Amino acid sequence: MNLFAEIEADVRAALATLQEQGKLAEGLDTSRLTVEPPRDASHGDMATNAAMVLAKAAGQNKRDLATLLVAELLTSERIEAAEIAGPGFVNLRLDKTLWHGLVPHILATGLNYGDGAGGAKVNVEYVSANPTGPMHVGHARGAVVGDVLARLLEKTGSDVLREYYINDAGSQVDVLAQSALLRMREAQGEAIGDIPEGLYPGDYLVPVGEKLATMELPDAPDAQLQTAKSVALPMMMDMIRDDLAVLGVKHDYFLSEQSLHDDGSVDKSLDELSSKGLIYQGVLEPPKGKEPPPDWEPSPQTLFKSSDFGDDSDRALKKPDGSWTYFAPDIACHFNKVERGYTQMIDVWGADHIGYIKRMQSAVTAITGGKAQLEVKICNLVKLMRGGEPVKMSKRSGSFITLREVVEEVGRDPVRFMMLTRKNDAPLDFDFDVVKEQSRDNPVFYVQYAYARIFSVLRNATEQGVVADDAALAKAPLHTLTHEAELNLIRMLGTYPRMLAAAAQAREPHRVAFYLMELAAAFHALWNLGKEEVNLRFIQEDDAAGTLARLALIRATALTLASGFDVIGVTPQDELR
RNA sequence: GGUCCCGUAGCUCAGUCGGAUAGAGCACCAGAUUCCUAAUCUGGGGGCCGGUGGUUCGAAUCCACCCGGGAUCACCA
Repeated sequence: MNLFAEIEADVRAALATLQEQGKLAEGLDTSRLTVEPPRDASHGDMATNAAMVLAKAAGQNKRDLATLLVAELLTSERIEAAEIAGPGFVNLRLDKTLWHGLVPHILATGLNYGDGAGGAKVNVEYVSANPTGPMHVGHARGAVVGDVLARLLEKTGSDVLREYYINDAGSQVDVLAQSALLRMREAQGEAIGDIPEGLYPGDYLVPVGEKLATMELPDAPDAQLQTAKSVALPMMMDMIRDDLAVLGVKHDYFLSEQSLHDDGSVDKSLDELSSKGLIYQGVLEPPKGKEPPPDWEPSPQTLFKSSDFGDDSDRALKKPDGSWTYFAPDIACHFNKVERGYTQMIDVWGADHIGYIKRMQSAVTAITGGKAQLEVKICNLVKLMRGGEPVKMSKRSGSFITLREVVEEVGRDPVRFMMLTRKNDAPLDFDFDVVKEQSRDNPVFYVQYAYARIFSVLRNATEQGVVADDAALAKAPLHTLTHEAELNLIRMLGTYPRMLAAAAQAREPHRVAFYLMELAAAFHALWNLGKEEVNLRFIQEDDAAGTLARLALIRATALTLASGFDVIGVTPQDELR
């Protein structure tokens, strides 16, 4: 139930009636019509811009049209008052029973409050980190943003597949295999000294080496490398899956790059583009904006005409020596998704891949003839802070901070929540000190506390002999909720479905976290009102009916919080210690 | 040089599809504990929404140009 959608329907119906009566021109474009909460609550419950949006095309005066609309809207039982304000807004005040009706609706739907339906199939690809080591903290943001985006889309009705593209074919995997073979010699008792430059130094390869040491290896170096790969890759992916599980992130589908080479998908993609005349042999310009590398020399290679689709230049599919570039299997990967029925694809990438967006979108548009589209969400850098200082990390030395370390130190839920406290494309400071604090400064705690506080009230009520189970709350006499602060909280609950729909459409999971903070603030404010005005406390000893109504309200608040927590993958706590 | 992102209060940031007097937290100042967890709340000061034009009934939001910050730019991952 989305009250805003319902009232918008009423407004549209009123406009239609005006048209039937010949008071309003037909065939108007109503796409810009909105019904939204006014910035200032004193303006009413909702406001519509209908008159302003339609007046010009209808050839009517804004205020005249607004007057007609007001008269028509007032015939509805649901609308208590309607008046013209400002430049031509129509401010609406809803019958209070409409707001009150929201509470039992939320009590009945629970975690499903705000669910949408009928969305499309969407493929969300995220993380897709190289299978060469554990997840580090930089991966955490993309993991959370992708996971919450997937949850948000599911919540609003889409059929979502969470995909992980395994880059198991590039030279980084050869390096992995070489590193593992070195660890194998170590496991066999050889003194290997420092790990040479260019190999992966991390301890996490020790178990891989130990496993290799127990095996019979072929003699040929190439064959040894293949064996090392086949052992190391699954172990790396298991480690990555475990790391992601620690964060509560799971994928439905893992697509191997190597498999795209093996089954001819890469060739097939190239053929597809070739048949559209978008492949040619050519020479690329030297890299701009910096000194060309000393070994730069122009040489012909296989190129894709991505500049036909808005990219800055054409892009290489094959290196001059004829081997594939990274771009080619990436195209195959997305073509593969399309062939599996996904015409809506969303990729979540790190900020270092910004320059890659256009060519990938160009390729998707080209290979599908525009039938499928790829959206790319960029996750900017995370800066770890401790004691007011940035935490140093060096991937080269292998001493980077792992995702697991961070989660083990501060907990899964705080990590998830903090990753959503900024727009995904803005840099984010992750401050260990703040995340572990129990105060207003810590948004995770603040929101959790609101939830726990509600349960504390409900426990207290029960102790005082109030029967506040679901059946009792469902029958609460909500008309006793008349105070502005109480109605404000209900209105806030009412915007939840609207917020979800907007966040999903904009692909902006952070809005859910911000909403939860606002809702928590509205609740804390009401709670504290009870200090100054004793008759606003939730539990009133001499007013059983009023108490029940307020408990119903805060129970609905808790359920809405829980629903939002569910979307961002955080577990609500009944009690904080 | 190209491309993308960013520029909003002293600091960190929200700002919904273009809506009314631009918001929150921190910091600062002044308050609220016999009472559902003061782990919280209330009030106050603080703004050229980077700049200039444009579109519009209306612009922090859209467009153009400029200024400042960041990322990225053969191949490589």
